[in-house]
Amino acid sequence: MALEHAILVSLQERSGSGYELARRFDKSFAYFWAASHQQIYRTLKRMVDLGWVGCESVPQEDRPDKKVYRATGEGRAELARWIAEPAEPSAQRNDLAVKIRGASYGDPGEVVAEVARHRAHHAERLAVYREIERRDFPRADGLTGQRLHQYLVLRGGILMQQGLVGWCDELLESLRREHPRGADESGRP
Amino acid sequence: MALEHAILVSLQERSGSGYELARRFDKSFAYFWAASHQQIYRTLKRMVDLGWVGCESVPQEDRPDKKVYRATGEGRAELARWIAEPAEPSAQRNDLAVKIRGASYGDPGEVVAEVARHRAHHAERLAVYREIERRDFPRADGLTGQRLHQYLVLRGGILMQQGLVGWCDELLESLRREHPRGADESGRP
DNA sequence: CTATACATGTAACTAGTTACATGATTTA
DNA sequence: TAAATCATGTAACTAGTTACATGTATAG
Repeated sequence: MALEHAILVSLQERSGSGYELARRFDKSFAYFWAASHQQIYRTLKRMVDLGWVGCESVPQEDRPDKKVYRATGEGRAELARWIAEPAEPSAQRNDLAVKIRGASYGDPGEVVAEVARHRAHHAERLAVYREIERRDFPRADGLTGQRLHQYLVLRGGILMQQGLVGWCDELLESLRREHPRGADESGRP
Repeated sequence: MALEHAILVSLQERSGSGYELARRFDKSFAYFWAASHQQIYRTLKRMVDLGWVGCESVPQEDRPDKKVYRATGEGRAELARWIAEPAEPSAQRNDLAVKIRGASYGDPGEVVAEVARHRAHHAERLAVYREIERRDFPRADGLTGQRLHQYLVLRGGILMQQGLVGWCDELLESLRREHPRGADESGRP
């Protein structure tokens, strides 16, 4: 499992509360990972037990107290150990593939509509990621260290979304050729 | 969840035992899904309770009896319903991305070695999938029905592996430029 | 005599999702 | 006055992994 290690990476960059970590996840790991706040709170608790992070209560004016977590020496050692350890390439479970395989047993028009929805989703993701690339990394050549690593993960997100959009395009072309009336929403007679 | 529905697709194509389903999964859904036999047995049991599949014990000579499962009318209806229902694009959780983001906190040489391992894995998958494409689908133009759908899922696998190999290549180039000694195993002085 | 294929399962654990619960402050 | 943001959690459920358990037949 990598959630602990993703949290350790985030805490090495900057200490923070569970809530802050959940928001950072939405932004910075979101290309490849979504974690709910419940999961993060639970995992932080376990990590305290393991000695990987320390926790300090910070009283705030006007707001509920927050618990600030930071990585310990043990946590840093564990992260380094995990990074060096070989890991299985993660399997990409994909529901759309199951729907395609089963297309003969469903409504062809609905399948085309579903693929079109997924295409729109991936194209939108791709546009967002490309905008981040353009705005935050205009000169990628000179990058080093954490900035480079952030950029490289973003590149992974871009390449994956590109592949998915390309696949959806192939799917739409083939499925529409197979069932020309399927997703014709042009209104023509 | 799509495991039930993946099983329904497989059983529509051909009835079979839990064991056979597990093997078919390894072959035919493997581009996007891995399911262990334990998971399949457990899920089949639940599907019998739901009335989606029927089960018949077949005594065999020389071998343990097998239970042959087949999709019921209800199962076929459920599959059609699920195929038409919009689904969220599946998130692709990726441990390698976490390692890249955390590369500054680990051994750079180990990170490069890990990326190289993943590149080799994806390149091998890609070669296998391309060989299947060449051998089983030499003329993709005329395909229709289930053969077409099988081919389209294979195409998805190919595009994903291509994207991953491309990403690994970018990673290797950038990380090796950052740490030239990191993964030099050429033996040169 | 060892490994692989055939054939089915249980038990315990780990990970992830959904729903519920509370309560203050700021912005539209 | 409704929604969003800040802030933390519990409980129940669903899904997936790992380890264990049993037994036959065939191929090398």
